[in-house]
Amino acid sequence: MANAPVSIREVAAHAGVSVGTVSNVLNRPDVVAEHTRRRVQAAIKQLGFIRNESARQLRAGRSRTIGLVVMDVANPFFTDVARGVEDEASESGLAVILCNSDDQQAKETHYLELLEEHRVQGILITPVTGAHERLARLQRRGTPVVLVDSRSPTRGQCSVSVDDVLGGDLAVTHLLAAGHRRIAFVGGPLSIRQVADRREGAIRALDRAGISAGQLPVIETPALNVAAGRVAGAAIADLPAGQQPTAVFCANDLLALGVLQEMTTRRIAVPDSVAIVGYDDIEFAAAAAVPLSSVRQPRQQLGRTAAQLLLDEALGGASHQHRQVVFEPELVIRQSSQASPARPRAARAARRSPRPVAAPPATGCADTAAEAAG
Amino acid sequence: MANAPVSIREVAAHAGVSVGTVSNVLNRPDVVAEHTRRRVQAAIKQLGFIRNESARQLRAGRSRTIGLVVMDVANPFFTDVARGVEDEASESGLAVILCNSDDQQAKETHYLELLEEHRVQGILITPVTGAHERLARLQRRGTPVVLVDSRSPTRGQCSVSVDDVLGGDLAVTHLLAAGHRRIAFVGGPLSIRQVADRREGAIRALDRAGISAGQLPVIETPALNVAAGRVAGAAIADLPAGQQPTAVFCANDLLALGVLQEMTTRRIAVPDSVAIVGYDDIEFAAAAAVPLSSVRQPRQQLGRTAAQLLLDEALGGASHQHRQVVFEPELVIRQSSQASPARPRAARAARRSPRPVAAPPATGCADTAAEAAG
DNA sequence: GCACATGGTTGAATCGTTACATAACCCCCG
DNA sequence: CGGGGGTTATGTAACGATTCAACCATGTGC
Repeated sequence: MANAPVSIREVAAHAGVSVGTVSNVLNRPDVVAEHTRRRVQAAIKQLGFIRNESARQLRAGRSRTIGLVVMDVANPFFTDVARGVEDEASESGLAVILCNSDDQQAKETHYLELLEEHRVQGILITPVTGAHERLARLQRRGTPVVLVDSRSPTRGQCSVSVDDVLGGDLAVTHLLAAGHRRIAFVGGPLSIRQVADRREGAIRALDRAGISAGQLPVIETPALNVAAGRVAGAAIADLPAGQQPTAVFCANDLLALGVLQEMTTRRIAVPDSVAIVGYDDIEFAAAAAVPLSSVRQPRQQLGRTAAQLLLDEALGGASHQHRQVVFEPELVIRQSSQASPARPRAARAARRSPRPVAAPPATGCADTAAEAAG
Repeated sequence: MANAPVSIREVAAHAGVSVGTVSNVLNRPDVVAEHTRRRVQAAIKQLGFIRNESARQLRAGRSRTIGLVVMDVANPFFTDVARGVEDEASESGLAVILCNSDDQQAKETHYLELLEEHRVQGILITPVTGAHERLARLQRRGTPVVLVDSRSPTRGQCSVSVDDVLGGDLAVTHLLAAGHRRIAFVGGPLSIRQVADRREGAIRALDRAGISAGQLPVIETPALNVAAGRVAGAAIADLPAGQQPTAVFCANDLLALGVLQEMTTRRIAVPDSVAIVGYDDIEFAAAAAVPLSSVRQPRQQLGRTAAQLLLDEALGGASHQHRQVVFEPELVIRQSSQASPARPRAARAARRSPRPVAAPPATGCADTAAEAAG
């Protein structure tokens, strides 16, 4: 039976002091005398008083929350980013409001309005295409915005991203080195900047190898999830024999897992008939039917850094300098793109060395393991 | 250069009306005359007025948000639950504050306080052990609480759960039917109710088969993630030959994937040397090195239903009836527990039928696919 | 004995919005 | 012409916490 919540006023009455004093006990305990403080604290406990955040926020002008808008929480990549954000925010006593844009303008706009109405300290966002103008306005109106996994086109905004062009380059350079010449790209919608960049990197790698860009067939997917990957895999498998690629580079691991699943179902050998390289190196990439080569991004780090920049901007105030942080991706080579493995499932102790980046052991990546221990 | 946000007052002045009228335009547009409304709307647009949620909340006494406290967002099971919650909340114009308890009392308590201070409409929570008394108090103080993936011990609270004992029973019954007699259980901490229940279901199944409960060796893990699974897998592999189980039932899929990974690394054949059954049937179970048999839970449905119950309680008010919804889990059989597969990677078109529940095709589950299309 | 600092406490004003009682106005009926 | 009835618009009092100038004792120094 919800009894009315008790306010600071009643606490004051009960402790025989003024509301100002109660407020001081709450916010500046050091300025109130020992015995008064104790009396007030007793009253607080006895009445079960709970501060009203709305009232504090109204007074303060800003809420103690930050917004996080991602394309899809169901994607483990964003989950890890979210973890990083939440840990960081929590340390500053802030709550995180989580929003899924599903890469839809309408949903994104809806959530941005909601967050602005909430007067959040700031917004972390992986924007959909063409959102920049809107975000710039938001920022001008006073809500700090930090781009996550996306590079700010201007100097007037913080952003944390990973060099996706380099990532695509790494992946395809690796495939070329393994002798592949017909490489397909799976990803979409191409309107998503990350997807376009990764494809561009792939083309750059081909270019350098003297292969024309037209030589990169693109299977555009409607989304970046496993189901779309399966469909793409089927499309590849159904190509006439002459046009079949010998390697596939996927814009993310979910797609790669879908492609792999479809290949497995159709008994098309991976990597012997077709090699696969994914992107993100989510934890499940290493555990896949055929352990997946992938381009690793510092996911949790991405989230933490973004949150830090946001907090610096929101709390630090005038001294804040906008920064565009760009991380470098790292290629992790596993079985799905191994040139000609002796045995399909053998664990490989040593590796030939002339690879762009040394592949860590298949036991998974350090950051994930550390976090998992908690 | 953050210019001060504009208030309803300035809008009123600019449009030459009173604040009350502006408020009416915002909340009850039908009571204000056509041309006045237009004038006000023009002023709103021109000044870039954004409602202040804090002020509304203060007035209303409650915020337009709900809290979601899960054990770990990095676990795809909770991710899918969160998706369901968010979709449902969003339809009612509510925002979701996401919190990770990491199965730690301290963190849970911290977040519960934060949510209560925020005067959220209600809290959805997968509680850590022994939180019931605290949650009951919270509820008595006026914040509706709905338990997610956990059964309420009392009638005075809504809850949405899945019958974990039945799930454990299904898994082990299946393994027994496949001829396994030495079955190990991997999971922990055992203080987590879900883990304990699944183990209890396993024991029930053994019991029915006339096998004593002591016959279920338990490898207790410190957490429910892939890393812990790998450690458990190593522990199993290191057992003296005579004590090695022929099948392992894991308390969730992350553990199962870890165990599987370790077995693969050590070239222990799955399912031939050791069969594995997981729990949750996350999307990645089907894509694993050896497609994972698992006990499926209606993840997204769980979230949606919980959110619906919460909204009914929070908005419906007096007419609300507390309900304890219990879903039934469903066993999905894949290769990791197949008795003696003809070839390790073959896709099986038809299946022998006397299984508790018919396994759906390996193409994945419907709800996930549907959502993925968006 | 006076000015003045020190430490503690008070009370009112304030944040932006909503609800509600009241007023202004027009139209039509008696 | 006076007075209901309807439609619109107004002004103000909350909501609960924070802030800040003012105030009150005490004590200290000269």
